Amino acid sequence: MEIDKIYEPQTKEKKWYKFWMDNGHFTPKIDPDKKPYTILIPPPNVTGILHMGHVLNNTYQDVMVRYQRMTGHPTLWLPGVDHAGIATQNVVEKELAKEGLTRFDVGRDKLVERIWEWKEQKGGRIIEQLKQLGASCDWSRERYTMDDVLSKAVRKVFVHLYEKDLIYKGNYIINWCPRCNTALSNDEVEHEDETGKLWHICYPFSDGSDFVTVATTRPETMLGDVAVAVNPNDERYKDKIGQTVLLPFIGREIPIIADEYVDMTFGTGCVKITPAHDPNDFMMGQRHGLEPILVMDDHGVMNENAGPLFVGMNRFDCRKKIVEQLQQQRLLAKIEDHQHAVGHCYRCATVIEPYLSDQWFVRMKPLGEPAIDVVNKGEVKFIPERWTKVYLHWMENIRDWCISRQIWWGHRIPAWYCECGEMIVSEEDPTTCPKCGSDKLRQDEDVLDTWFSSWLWPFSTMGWPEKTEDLEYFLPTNLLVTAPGIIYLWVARMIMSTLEFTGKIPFDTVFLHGMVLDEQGRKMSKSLGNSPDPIDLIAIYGADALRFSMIFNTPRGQDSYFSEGVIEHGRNFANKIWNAYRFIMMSVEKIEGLPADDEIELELADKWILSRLNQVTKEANEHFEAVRFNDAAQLLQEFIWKEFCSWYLELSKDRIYNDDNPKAQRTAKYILLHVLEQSMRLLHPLMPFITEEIWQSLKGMLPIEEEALIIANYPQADDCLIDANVDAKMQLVQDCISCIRNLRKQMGISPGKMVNVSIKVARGEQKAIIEDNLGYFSKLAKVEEMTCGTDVERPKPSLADVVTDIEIYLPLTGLVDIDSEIARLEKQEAKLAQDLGRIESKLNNESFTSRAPQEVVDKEKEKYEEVRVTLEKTRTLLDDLR
RNA sequence: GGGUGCUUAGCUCAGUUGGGAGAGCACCUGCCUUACAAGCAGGUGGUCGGCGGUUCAAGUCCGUUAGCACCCACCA
Repeated sequence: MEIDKIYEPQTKEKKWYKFWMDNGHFTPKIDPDKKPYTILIPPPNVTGILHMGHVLNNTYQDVMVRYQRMTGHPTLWLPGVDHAGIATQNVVEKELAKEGLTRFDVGRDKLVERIWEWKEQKGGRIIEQLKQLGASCDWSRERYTMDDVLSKAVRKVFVHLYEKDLIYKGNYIINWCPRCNTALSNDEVEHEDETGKLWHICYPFSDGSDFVTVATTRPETMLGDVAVAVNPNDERYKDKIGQTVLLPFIGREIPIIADEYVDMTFGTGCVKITPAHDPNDFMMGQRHGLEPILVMDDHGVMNENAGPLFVGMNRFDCRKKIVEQLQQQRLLAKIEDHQHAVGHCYRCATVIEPYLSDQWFVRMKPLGEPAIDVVNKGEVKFIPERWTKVYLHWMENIRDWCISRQIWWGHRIPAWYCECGEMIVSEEDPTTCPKCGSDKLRQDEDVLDTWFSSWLWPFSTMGWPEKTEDLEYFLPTNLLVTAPGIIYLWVARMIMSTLEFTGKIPFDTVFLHGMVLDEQGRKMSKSLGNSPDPIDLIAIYGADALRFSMIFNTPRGQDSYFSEGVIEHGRNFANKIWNAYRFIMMSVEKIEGLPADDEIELELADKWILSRLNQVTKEANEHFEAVRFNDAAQLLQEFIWKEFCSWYLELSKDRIYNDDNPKAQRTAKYILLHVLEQSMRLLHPLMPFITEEIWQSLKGMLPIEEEALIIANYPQADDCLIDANVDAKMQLVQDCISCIRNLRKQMGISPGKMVNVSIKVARGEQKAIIEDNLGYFSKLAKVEEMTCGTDVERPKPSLADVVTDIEIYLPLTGLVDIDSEIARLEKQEAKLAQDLGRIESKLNNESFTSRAPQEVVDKEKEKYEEVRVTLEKTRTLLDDLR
């Protein structure tokens, strides 16, 4: 058989993905007797293309899904795509702009149509890319948040919450993005610390007698001021309360009011009140019955309320002009630098404007309580655990959720207005007004926040509100894998909605991973150009290499640094596996059949590799169960590369090449095939393609009935084969060999030269182990003759003549140099003896034993005993060595 | 202003209940040893951020301090 010398992933990966798809291996078979395992994909945006963050996120999910599938659970990885309201509309609006059009030119229906067209042609590219990564999602269940079923769920939920009075509509200050032209929820605003200015502005009293000074970071909003507030306890202004000042530029007479909210120590202790453009001012305005005045339109342009001087200017130009004008009129008392957090739109980074407008909200507090409970009770767990606190803190301070968006792409709010003024909220489109019977109904123009469909993901994807088999079987799901950035936006809300609408938790474990940064620790971004295209990487290195590297390189729950050097590691590992496979196939080709049961003769290396295989199997299972992916990756790499390839494979060669002993030959063949085959199973979740490729060509040579590795059983450890005694014996051999190699190197003996070695060991049993396995020394350390004993003479060191026989004196006690070990133990002995003496005298001291509490004395006695035992052990060991 | 996390070899990180400081990469040396030079073998390198405490014993527990990162927050 010809096997490539270098592993070529490209063709093989396509072949196996198709094989899995064609055989329906990604689709679980519902079996009521078995416990299902389910992961919901965090639906990528329909506009999205695969980036390194997705690679990490989806690799984690696929690893777990493949592991669980192999352990026998009917396993579902439910995929889908999010319609991403603002993001998608932005993309299509950009296309329109190229044609010189705006959305208003084409109109609502046409725009929505274009967005659907766009989706058909270009959307969901990321799905194809996930397939290249090896994602074993059940594509027959793929969902889109704008699917009919999901839309139905959205309406049902909306109406339900409305009827429970958990959805309300009203005029409040919300976060407004003047570029996207829509409201945003608090969680969609990203705050960034910036150095701004604090302008101190003089407002003269109406009678012209004097003035008060207010401080503001947004002077343009002064045009909408309706009052000036001071703290009622502030002595400076006590007598001013109730007086009025004249608002510059506008000439409006506004009162000085008293409100506890005002911080006397900040600025001048005087606050301008702009209820239409600041949330606090809005609340104060409500408390004092002040009418808000909007001075901007929805594009952030000053309106007629801003006065003739400023109308038509955008907010930032207006700010400049106001400051200029104030300076001219000598009303600007002071300008200070000021650090404050400025909100930006999470979609387009435009500075957010707090803005008074009519919006829909979800009352969150009542939904939050059960969601707090399930986390407190441990029914939903976070990994790493620390995120629990973050979640609970947010939930306990939860605020109402603004869900209406003034865009066109999304689920339109199921509310209609009749000309009679009646509002109808309904799952089905109403035809007539139930109050007046009119058919002149107008649906609310707004659409719902994208997250209003995402938060239903755990059950809307399974067909809710119908009572489907999926819903019954797969919910609650098990693992949610996502980044901490959307705990509030998504994770928390899914817990709330799923509890409210199904009475179940959505998932029992939330695994939160970090970000993928570049080598310099910067975020990957298009503008920096530091984000490699994963598809290119897959084309060059293969998906297995990419997957393994990402997992191997990423510490649990922390950010990781990616560079191409990282992925080379995975590529090299794949190649290593491939060559081990190549060696084994080439070696066993000529060897007929497998050994019969009574032919199997296991020697030390065989017993050892089986022991290690089972130990590793045990640990791999533990790592996957505990969601410790990188530990699993490290463990398996170490085992396959170091233990199996570097040690076992080398040691098997003598028997494999020796045709004179067919029994031993067949035994070695069997162990090689068996360990390789088991290793492929163990590694499959991490590197699915190469393992399937190798396993498929291997399985005919072993008694295996499973048809594909992807659905083969994950190995379970056989504890009987884990033998610490065997491990220790092998360890001794390995350490001796390393020692000899080290000394050879130090003495400059060429690698191929055979040498004679004398070894001094501490105990007779060690001598026996070495002498029983002289072949290993010959093979791996080029030892010709070995003299081994507890009393071997130290030969005269002769480095000069290294032509034929060299004797190496190798003082060993198990693993370490005897002399330095004795020195170390002597030091330890002295210290322990001293410690023991100190404790003893303390215990003999009457004033201590009589005065100290009994517990303390007992503790001291315990310690005495502990130190005494340690000292005894140390002395025994020392005697042994001397 | 609150909260969380991190600080161990040049880099990225392990280090489970306190008891002889580890891995990978990088670097140096020697090897094309018939699976693999994307490899093999050997090696250099650390006052475990600082200070203080508990303990016979601290990378590990406690306190404190510094630096970094992220999250939350309506002080104009």
